[in-house]
Amino acid sequence: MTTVLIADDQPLQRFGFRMLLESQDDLTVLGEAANGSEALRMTAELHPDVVLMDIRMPGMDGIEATRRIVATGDRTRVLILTTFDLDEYAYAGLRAGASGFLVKDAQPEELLSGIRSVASGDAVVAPSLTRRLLDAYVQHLPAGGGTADVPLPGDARLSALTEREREILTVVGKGWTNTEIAARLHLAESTVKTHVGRILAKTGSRDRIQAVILAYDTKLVEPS
Amino acid sequence: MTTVLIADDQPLQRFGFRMLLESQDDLTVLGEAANGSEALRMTAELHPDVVLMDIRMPGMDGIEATRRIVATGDRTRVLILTTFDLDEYAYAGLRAGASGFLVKDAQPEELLSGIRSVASGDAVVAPSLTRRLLDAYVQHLPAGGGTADVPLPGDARLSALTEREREILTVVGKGWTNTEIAARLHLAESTVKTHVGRILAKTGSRDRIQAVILAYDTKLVEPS
DNA sequence: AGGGCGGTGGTACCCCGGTACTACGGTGGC
DNA sequence: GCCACCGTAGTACCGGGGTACCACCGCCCT
Repeated sequence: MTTVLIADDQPLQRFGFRMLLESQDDLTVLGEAANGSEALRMTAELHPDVVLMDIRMPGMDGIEATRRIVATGDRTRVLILTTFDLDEYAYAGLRAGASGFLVKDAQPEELLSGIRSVASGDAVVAPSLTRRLLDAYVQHLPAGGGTADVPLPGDARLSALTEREREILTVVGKGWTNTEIAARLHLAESTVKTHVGRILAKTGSRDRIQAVILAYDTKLVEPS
Repeated sequence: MTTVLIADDQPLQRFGFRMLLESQDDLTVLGEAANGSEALRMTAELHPDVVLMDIRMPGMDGIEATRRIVATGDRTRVLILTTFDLDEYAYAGLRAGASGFLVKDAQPEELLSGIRSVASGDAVVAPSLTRRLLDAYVQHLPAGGGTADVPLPGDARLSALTEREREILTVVGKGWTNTEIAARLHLAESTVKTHVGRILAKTGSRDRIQAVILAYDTKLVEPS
């Protein structure tokens, strides 16, 4: 038995999906969510095998919800439904960790088999989207065209940082721990934490690892 | 009406495909080829809509044949059939310009709908392969500046690592958390931890931050 | 005199990362 | 046939990292 959560802001759409899914012996609809945060909450609560996720929803959208659901490490798989054939968000969904995406005007059988594939750990992509996906894939693989490397010492992402914060980010980029930073810069560890916390917030990094990467990417720290 | 050429070195296999295809009103088998060069010659002669291409064939293999067929600029699409679920040649086939690949143990309906999708210009990938494809895709995406594939960031500190460990280190270098690595590479988090632990031990890194820095310094990961 | 901002510091809490084990199937070498 | 190695997976534990919130000081600006 495969359990499914439906996340879509349109009630009528949800109804249609529910009817279709309930007509199958091996599928059960655990519930319906009208936006991303509901989907997130209900997923944490109900642990469905598959979340049928619409992208465009008020509040938290389907991409962010997907990212967070995947981040939980749960077995729950996310199958994204896009309205349009070409939906650039579909790629974002992919990067967010979705196990597949289908277009809403797909045949019912496609949707059902897609759900079953995803539930069993496979991934699915709508044929009409697969083409673009493959194109993007082969482009990115051997894409020798190195593009401009524009060093950008003053990267936009760093502009919000104060002088002190940039100093801290530099040593974070060198791999120093909070304790080491505190000792070598004669600060309290709590101060270091405050600084690092603000750096993460301002640069949109989720942890110091991302900050290290940012430091390298912006050439604030050079490879040795 | 969709015309198909079957390229496979096993007669029995060809027979099965032919029977299946001939049972459909909208599909016609134009001929059968037993190896890559035959497939190439017959394609130039018969101009089928789709070539059902096996990879492993004596003489010219399916990859090379695909490459040459695509190079002609004809409308002919190539649908690759792989025997094994994980067939690294599948990726090569993709890069060679194939419009899709399916595993041979797929359901007949899958094969038929795959042929029709390919004939109409879409692309198809077997669900069991899509998973790996997506993994490769998301891995290669952020790589952006794709450089020529000079492998082997020849650093002494990396020499002790196994191939798998180098893979893991690469994604660690991209800032993925253990949970994300587990999810996107289909591993248990404990496995990821084991790998990361061994990487840290072998490279003499005290934590993953040092490993990220190492990945950058050795150019295992390039700034984006 | 007041207010904003940057730098410093503190407390409390939770989760992820890292360590230390053990274990088991597959593969390749001897 | 056996053994080493690799990749996978599990449990248990602890410490550091990150967050939320608050607080004080010194500076500059109006």
